[in-house]
Amino acid sequence: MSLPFDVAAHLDASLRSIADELGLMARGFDPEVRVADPAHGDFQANGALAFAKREKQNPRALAQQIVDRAGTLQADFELSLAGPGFINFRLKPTALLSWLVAHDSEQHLQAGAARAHAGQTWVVDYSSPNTAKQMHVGHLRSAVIGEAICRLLAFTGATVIRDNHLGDWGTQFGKLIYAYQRWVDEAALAADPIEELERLYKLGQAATDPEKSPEPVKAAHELEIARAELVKLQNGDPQSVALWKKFSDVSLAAFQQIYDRLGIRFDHNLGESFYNDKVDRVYRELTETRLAEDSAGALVVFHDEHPRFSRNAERPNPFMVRKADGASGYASTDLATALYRTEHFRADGIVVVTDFRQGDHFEQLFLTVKKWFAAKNYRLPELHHVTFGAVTAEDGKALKTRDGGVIKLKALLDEAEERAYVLVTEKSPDLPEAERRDIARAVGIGAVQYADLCQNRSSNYVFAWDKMLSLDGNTAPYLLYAVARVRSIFRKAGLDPAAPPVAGASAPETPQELALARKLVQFADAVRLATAQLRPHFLCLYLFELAGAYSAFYAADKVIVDDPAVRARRLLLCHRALIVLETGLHLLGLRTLERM
RNA sequence: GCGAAUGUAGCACAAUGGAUAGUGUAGUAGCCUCCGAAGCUAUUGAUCCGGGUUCGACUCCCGGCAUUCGCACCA
Repeated sequence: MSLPFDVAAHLDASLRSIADELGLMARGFDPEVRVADPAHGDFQANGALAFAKREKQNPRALAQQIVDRAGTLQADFELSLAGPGFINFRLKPTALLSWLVAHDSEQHLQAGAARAHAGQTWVVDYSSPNTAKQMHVGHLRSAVIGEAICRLLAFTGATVIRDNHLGDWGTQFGKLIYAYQRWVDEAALAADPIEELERLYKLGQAATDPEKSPEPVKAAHELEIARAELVKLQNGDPQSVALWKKFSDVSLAAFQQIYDRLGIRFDHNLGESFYNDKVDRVYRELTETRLAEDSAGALVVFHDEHPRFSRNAERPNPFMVRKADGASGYASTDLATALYRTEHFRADGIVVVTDFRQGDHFEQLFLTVKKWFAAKNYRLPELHHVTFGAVTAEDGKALKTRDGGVIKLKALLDEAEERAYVLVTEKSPDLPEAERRDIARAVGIGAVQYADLCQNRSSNYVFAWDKMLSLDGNTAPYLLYAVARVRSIFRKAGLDPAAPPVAGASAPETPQELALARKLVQFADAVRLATAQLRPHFLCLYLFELAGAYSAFYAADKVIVDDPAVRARRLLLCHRALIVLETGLHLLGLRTLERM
């Protein structure tokens, strides 16, 4: 019998069964299986230590008892005891071979992984820019992290619904319509619509701001006019609605150009406007369940069990469901959104990917949703706010270019491709121009995506061109290069990488072969970790290490050799390294290359 | 004031309470007549401070310090 996809889970189940025979499970034994330092083995079980401590037993003796009963595992693993009671498991070369033989395609890897979220539906809300504004570098993280999370969830069996929760409603549209009617440059609007809308929005903003305007009285008057435009829009005035629709359409078209480059395609673009007619039910239900109350004319929710959201807090911070002027805010639309995703999409899980500054909002939102759904007896999905750190300039301040504007995402991606193109041309001058351009796209964009994904998302993030666009070290090009080198071997040998001649291959032998095989088997752990914590950097780390193991193998062990046994053995490793690297990179949202 | 996140080598990062804290970059010394040197091998260098819990702490708890951020009608 060959080893299953997730060897750690297999060990965990086996050890639980042994512990059960020993009567340990009833007393809360947990094997605590994890990937081990290669110096000790492939996996380790630490559970004996904590359990023995709790039960006042000798941990080493307990671990020995478990090992004594682990006869069935001896077929695949070398077991050993170490230190105070660690149980180490080292996969035998034959076991490595059986895993490699069984997992021979992206589909089979996926089949192995598709357990964690099988049968579940997850709605992922990410990117979510405001319409009528260009995306800047601050919008990158949500898009890139969100897409990777979507792919991880889908890979582990979920039906994923990608929802772009656009900021397409609110006070800014009154100002935009106001400015459009006065200053629109139709030629500019046709040439670069979003640029023109952004210009108009800034003009509208400036003309209606009494505090900053040199003529406060006039600005106050203009603000009234802009507000009247908003009221017209909200009341469904056909002309206003047509304008609003136009703004949304050109914005989405511009966003889609960015999304295409990042490999993102949303299933829905249900922005705030979509929930405009769904907030009344929120007001009604929160009022009738007595979760919401009047405070200074607004409808708010307090959470008295919470130190900061309690009405008794030093500076009360209520969840503002309806403003005193009767208008809805993002609390109400987000509540309506949570309900819609639960009822309409039948979501088992909802993930919202935004920066950490909205932490309080989502904490209040989730608290409110839990109470509201409980009171109405609605099914409650898993709710996750996936936060990430802010993108700042090198001085830690808000990000600006020299001329004062924010760096546009399009400009960043262009620069990334251009730098990659220079490098491709330098390294591979003989490739045709069109292919070099294509490679530069994959390398440049991939470098930007990977730079964002490879660090733990919760830290802040200092934007630096050179760091973002670095092409050395732990970067996308390093991983893509490893892929290209595997493919090059198959090309050189005249073999089809989709159907490698590896039947009858023997088990890995050299240190580099063994190290590579061991790394490949750990793919499941990387996927499990990244998915469980919704942190793609665990997968990045794994892929970087895998590429390293492959590169070391490549340098040490020649593949295309005369001895057919050695050749088949190494071709098997090459092929499995290829599919795991490509599967992993695709999970991160990167495109892989034949050559570069 | 209350709260959140972050603090690890010169710089940028990793470490699901586990064994000797890993990597990249920069530096140093090697490796292309041999499957792609965008690579490989070796090497220098670090847990903010003070307590505590634990067999074991970068990780958990308490108290400081520093940086960033959030706290009533913008989203």
